[in-house]
Amino acid sequence: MVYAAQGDPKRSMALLWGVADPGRRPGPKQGLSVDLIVETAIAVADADGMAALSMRAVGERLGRTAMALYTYVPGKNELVDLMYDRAHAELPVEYDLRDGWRAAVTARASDLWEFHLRHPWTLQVSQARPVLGPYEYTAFETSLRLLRETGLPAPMLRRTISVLYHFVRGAAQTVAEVRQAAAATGVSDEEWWHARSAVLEEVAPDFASRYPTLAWMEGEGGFRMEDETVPYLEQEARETFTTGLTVILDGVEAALREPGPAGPAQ
Amino acid sequence: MVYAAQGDPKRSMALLWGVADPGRRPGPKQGLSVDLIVETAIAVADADGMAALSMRAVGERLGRTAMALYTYVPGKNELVDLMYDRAHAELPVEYDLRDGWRAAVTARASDLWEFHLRHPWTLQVSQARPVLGPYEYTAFETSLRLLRETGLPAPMLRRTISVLYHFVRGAAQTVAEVRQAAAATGVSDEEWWHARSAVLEEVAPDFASRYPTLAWMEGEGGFRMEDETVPYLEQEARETFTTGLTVILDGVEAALREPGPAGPAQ
DNA sequence: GTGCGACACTTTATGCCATAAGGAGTTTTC
DNA sequence: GAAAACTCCTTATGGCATAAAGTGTCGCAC
Repeated sequence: MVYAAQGDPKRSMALLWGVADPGRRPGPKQGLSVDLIVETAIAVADADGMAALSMRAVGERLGRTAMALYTYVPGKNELVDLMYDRAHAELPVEYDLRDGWRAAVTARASDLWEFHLRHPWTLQVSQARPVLGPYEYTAFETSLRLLRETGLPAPMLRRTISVLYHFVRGAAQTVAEVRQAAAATGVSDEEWWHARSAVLEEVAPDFASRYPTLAWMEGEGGFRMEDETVPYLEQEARETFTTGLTVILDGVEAALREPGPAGPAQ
Repeated sequence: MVYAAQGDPKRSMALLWGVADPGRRPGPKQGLSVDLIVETAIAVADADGMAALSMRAVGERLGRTAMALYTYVPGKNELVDLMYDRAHAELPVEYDLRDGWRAAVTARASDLWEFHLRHPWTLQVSQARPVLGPYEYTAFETSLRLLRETGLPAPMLRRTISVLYHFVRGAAQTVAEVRQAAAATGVSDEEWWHARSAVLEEVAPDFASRYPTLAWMEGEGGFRMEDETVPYLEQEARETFTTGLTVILDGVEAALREPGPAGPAQ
């Protein structure tokens, strides 16, 4: 988990919002730019994961040392903030609302899901101190605009969007972690499970009586693979995403019909 | 994020399931034990967060060097696995089902929520390669047993429980991160937001026209604090937890009533 | 046209981290 | 009594962010 930068807010925000530096006079020309560094850092994180994102790795791709980056960016945390905001620029802004809010929100959730899978490292940026950049705001504005069509009152709307975000991020994180684990260890999900389950039988021979519901589920095909080419947990996560979205939106519709304790109450 | 151990599965599983080592003969007496180390490590992580969990920190609390721990535990990843499983031992197993599955599942979700807030570091253990320890299995078995009372077919049950887990973890993570950020930086949420929002106004004077829905929400009191003593985001997360649970369980009831595409379909 | 100061970038150093390797000392078994 | 096995320590090694100081380049004031 990467926490937000805690340095000078003025400097951070100026970088995020692209507030131009006044022209500079003396000194050698700048060989790099903040934009270039941010793009390169995103490429590193996309390819090798957040754990592989180091100042050195980014500098190396640009033919510089790690320290050279500090001329452009106050520190690594600020760089991650910039990456996070910049990445959000690629999310769509326009959605078709003619088929109603439910279709639009579903499309939006899918776009967010794919966004997080394209940039799995975004799931490791802490949400506690938001980045407050222009593109992150745009992305949130767009989601909010679609969901506002439900007619839910503002406080309920705020909570509902959080529920959806938690869910999408959580489901995407499972897929991201499965891929990351396979890439980092070089052991496929199948191999890993095969090795573990053999040992599990040795070490817990009374498994079925000790965990009857789990055993029942296994028997019922609750854990059946449907597509052998995709890691089991990734498959499960994809199904969970589709089903979960339906369940949550059904719940939202229920709240709209009968505004009970979950309804427009403050 | 901490990924699962990738060492010898036999050794890891034996430690997790407490398979006894045959008695040892020569050599000095062991001054520590795996249990003691795991307990100490949990204490460190509870107090100072996952980032502060180092072999040195744990060793120091026990009056040893970092390397001394390697006699008991193959490495840090295995230690985290043991911590994760051990912590789950404190989750309740018995729930009252007389008021129906919904009340029981709600109680269970609250217990999981509090568990994660008591041990925020559990949210940073990757779910991709599950730990496969006895207590983690017990915890999952218990959740599954309660939700099975809905009568949902196994595949749908599996997805539903994932939806709930993602949601609870996501909501708890927000609170955990808010607290962690405040503790790590020494800056309260209020101070942080105050500093940032001032700069935001300078840097984005057209905020209201650029993000109309966000501005509307602010005007509607969507972001109003209800309790000034609790950080805003923590408050929001708590409300989101309550409301979100209602929404999701409403969605589950809807799926039970009319098993459509989200229903018992394979 | 010269020199100074600002700047980009590098080298080096500090202090973390996990953990590999080897060594010292203790205890049990033969 | 000696050898083997064991615990724990010291000492690397190579990684990380980043502080501090050094090198060389460039633009402007004089």
